[in-house]
Amino acid sequence: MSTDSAPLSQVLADVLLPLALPQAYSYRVPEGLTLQAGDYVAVPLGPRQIIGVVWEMRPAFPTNMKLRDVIQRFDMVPMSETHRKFIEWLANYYLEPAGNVLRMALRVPAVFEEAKQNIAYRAGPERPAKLTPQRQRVLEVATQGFAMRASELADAAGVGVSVVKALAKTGALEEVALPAHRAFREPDLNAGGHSLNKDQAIAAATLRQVVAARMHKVMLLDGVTGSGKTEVYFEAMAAALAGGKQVLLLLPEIALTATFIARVENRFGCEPAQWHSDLKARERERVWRGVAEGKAKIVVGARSALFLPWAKLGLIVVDEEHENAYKQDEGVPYHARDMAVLYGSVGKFPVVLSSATPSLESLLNVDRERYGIVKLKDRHGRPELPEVTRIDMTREKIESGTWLSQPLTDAVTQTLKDGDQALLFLNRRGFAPLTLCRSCGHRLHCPHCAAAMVEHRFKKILMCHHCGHKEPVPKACPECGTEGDMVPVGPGIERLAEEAVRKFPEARIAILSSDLSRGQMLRDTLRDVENGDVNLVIGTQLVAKGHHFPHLTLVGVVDTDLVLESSDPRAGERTWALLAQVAGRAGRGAKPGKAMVQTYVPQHPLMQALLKGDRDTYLNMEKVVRENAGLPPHGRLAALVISGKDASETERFARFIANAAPLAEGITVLGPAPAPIAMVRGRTRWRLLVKAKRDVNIQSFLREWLREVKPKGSLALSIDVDPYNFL
DNA sequence: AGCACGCCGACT
DNA sequence: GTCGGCGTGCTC
Repeated sequence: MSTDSAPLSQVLADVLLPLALPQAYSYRVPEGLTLQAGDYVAVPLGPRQIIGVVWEMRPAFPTNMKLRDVIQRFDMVPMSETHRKFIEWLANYYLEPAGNVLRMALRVPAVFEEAKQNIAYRAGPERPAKLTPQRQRVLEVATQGFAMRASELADAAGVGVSVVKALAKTGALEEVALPAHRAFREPDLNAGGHSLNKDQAIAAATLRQVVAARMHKVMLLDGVTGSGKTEVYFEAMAAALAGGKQVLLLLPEIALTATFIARVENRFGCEPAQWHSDLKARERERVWRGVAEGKAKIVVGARSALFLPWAKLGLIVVDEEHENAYKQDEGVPYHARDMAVLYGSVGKFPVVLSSATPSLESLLNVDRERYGIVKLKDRHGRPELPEVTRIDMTREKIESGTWLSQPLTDAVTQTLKDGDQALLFLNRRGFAPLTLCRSCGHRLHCPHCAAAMVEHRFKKILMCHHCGHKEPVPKACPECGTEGDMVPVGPGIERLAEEAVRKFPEARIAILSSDLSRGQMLRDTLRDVENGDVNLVIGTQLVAKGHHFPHLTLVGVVDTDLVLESSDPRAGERTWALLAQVAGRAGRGAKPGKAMVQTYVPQHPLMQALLKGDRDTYLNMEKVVRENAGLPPHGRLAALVISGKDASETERFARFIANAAPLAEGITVLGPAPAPIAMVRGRTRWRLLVKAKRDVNIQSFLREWLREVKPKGSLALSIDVDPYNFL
């Protein structure tokens, strides 16, 4: 070895830790340990030991810091450079410490724990000195078949586990290490190709070509429900798989149903890996490792699947790309669709966005020729939407405390009589959104938030939808003490269900609401709906998300106006997508469907467009409105929320931050104003909105501005780049 | 994220 | 006099 090269012991590893630290920390690499960028390592931090990722290797540098040693390297495929770059880019985009983003990629504790003993037994060379009848039987079973676990072997022989263990000691059985996890099967690209219609075939060929080019390119796959988008993007996936790449199919969590997984399985002849929040620890570990080792070729997952340690990702498909559920609001507030596109650009591979109601963002990118587009018409020649009827609620006489107009009630009755399935859609959880005292007018609101308490009658509680605070429903008014005068005001899904039970006593009803069923229970209910075991579905927006309800022929939208009233600039677009998706649930089976929409604003352009089934006119109008207001997708937004326990201190800090805003070309800072929900969890909230022209780098503006801003005490500042939910 | 350090209230 | 509340700051 030449004398001028640094001794190995002086090589340093910059390790990124899954903590909110501003940068990676440097550690010495002890003698005998060889590290490379991407390795997973354990390092000391203060009194603790933390698992992190070697971000880069570097020669020793002069420092008076006492550098500490890396403790160990984990025996795993290193995180790819692309994946590390992706994490870094995402962190920069959302002005988040890279460690916070890394944390999302390391949320698999089981991976770094000692592997559990997973031992099987087969017949060994020795004969036991004492051959009892029990031992005899165990050996018979063991000589016949494959290696089995102690418990399986004991079961098969009808003896206790101790017999097996004792035999193993004698050498009559020998231990075999089983693979820690069930292996992933190789997809069979020709397993179940559907015959595609002409439109589909053309679309599939286009996507295949894009994938084969192995370049970054975003394609919007735009086609109504029932046009066969899924089969088309399956072909894109097949093309990527044929090139030896891994494929990620992103879905909104709620759409990850057994039925959908079965479709993937039919097409590719093997069960895809799944990734969502209620996976068991062991399965989580299996998928994580499978992805890292490049063995899991197809992953169908919710947004967090982006952070799996991809080895050779070659395509991401984002289904239902318009879905707001892709935006994460807790922790690092990222948008999975946007980050899928970012990953594609970092990893130089194509991304397919699929939707029946594409977001304005994506449509604008098509207009600007940044994205390509592939359109699909309905394969049965049906119009985009089923026949939509509007029910003008300003003209309907309706008993107070009920929400179903006569025409809608009649239609449901008829549908049930015909043996078909109906869906009533109301985007409001709970029984009633407001409870007030008839005597004094007092409204029950959350003690910690500036929001009304929502009654949940099934659970017999009042709940705050912003902080989760719960309390019993009071018999007497807490303000004036009058008993029995508290009245629920307004509709909630439970109250609607009550009315439905009264009006349709013979119906088999399922209520689909995120707070009533989730996880497996929800999947089961969805299956009952798909099977037709249920004939009246009453649901919140959860029913709009890409489910296929073949028996459904009538959709009743109980109240559309709720979303339209919100302060969110995307309210119109969201309402459109929601209504179109909900209405689109109807008539996808053999029978045609229809949708009935109750509204108090029948003249609203959105209603007009919905009646005509005219998406493009409406969206174009919406585009113009946004353009004139400089709102997304024509301009960019960031929301700063300043919160704190003390009201006046919080306001002062918000004003201080606003005053510190530098002047910049193409950027306007609005506010501060009290946030739309001015108090959450006992913290006062003020909001600043940053509006930037599309071509302005809003991140560097924010970084420059907030560099010196340090919230003290209970004050906090959170930044939401590209906000979606205007809280 | 933890964990220690530090400065103010009610108690064995 | 201490025990302990959680605000503040640091960790290569």
